[in-house]
Amino acid sequence: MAENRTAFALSDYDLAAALASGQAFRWRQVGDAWEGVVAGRWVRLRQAGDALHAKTAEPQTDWRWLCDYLQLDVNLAAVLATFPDDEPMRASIAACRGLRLLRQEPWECLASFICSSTKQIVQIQQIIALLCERFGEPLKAGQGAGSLRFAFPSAARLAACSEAELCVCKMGFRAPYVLAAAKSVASGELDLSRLHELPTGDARAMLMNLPGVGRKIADCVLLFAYGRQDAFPVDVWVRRALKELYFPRRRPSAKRLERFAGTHFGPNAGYAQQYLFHYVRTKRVISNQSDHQHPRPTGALTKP
DNA sequence: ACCCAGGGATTTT
DNA sequence: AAAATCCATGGG
Repeated sequence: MAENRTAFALSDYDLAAALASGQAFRWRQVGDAWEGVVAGRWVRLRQAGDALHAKTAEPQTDWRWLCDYLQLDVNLAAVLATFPDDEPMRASIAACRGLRLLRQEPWECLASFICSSTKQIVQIQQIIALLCERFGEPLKAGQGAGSLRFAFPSAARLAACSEAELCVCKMGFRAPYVLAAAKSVASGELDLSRLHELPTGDARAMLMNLPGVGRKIADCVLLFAYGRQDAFPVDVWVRRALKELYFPRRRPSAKRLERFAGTHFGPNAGYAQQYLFHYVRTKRVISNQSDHQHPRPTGALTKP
């Protein structure tokens, strides 16, 4: 029977945290629900306790695309059990109960994170929305609003754009990077589906071949699209978290920090990273009324 | 090691 | 109101 609604049982799952923790950029909160586009389908999700209600624009016979995206079958307790048992991790777990990693489509994830460099999450969402409105295929049935009426644009479609056309989407200096990635994927030079079969290190090297893709963006794609839970993207926030939580009152060298990040967090390091990321970000927003723990001005180093 | 590449949200003055 | 800072960075 094809229905456009269904429900799933959740356990240890915080839908809002998963959708709004900077992994994916197309989700909008509408009342107590979340609307987005997954695998070319508009969908509205609503969590009510341990029930997840889903509604699509068109009837579905098979909901695997959604179960897979939300990683409903992952046993979170088993993942958390592999985290190091230290105070920062315990605090992160306590603050982010039910936080999950999603499993995104590789091309959307790659293009999105190329756009993410030195952008704040709100701005990344704006770029992606513009990109979808301008170049995405219109979805059937008019359930969505704004950019949610469109699919994420294919690599082939973006490969046919000029740099200037992409710049209209406020990408700035990232436009040539997105274009190069689109051309590489569209031409088959980079086969994203083949990365599934490669060891993490080899897959990372393939991604880092693209201009504009360094270690951090490659690791985001490996973690969020390919399920490589050992990939450990280190951005401004995670670096901050590592310094403040694990090296307070010290000044770890970049080398030291890198080694620590690569060895301390175990086989699901990437999952742990998401907990640290979400923990420090939500902590800042809530407690900015009396936060003079580290008033150290960042640009205060005097000339030699 | 530095410096630069959009630009808008957020914070500071 | 205006200015400065910041941002899921990478390249030269």
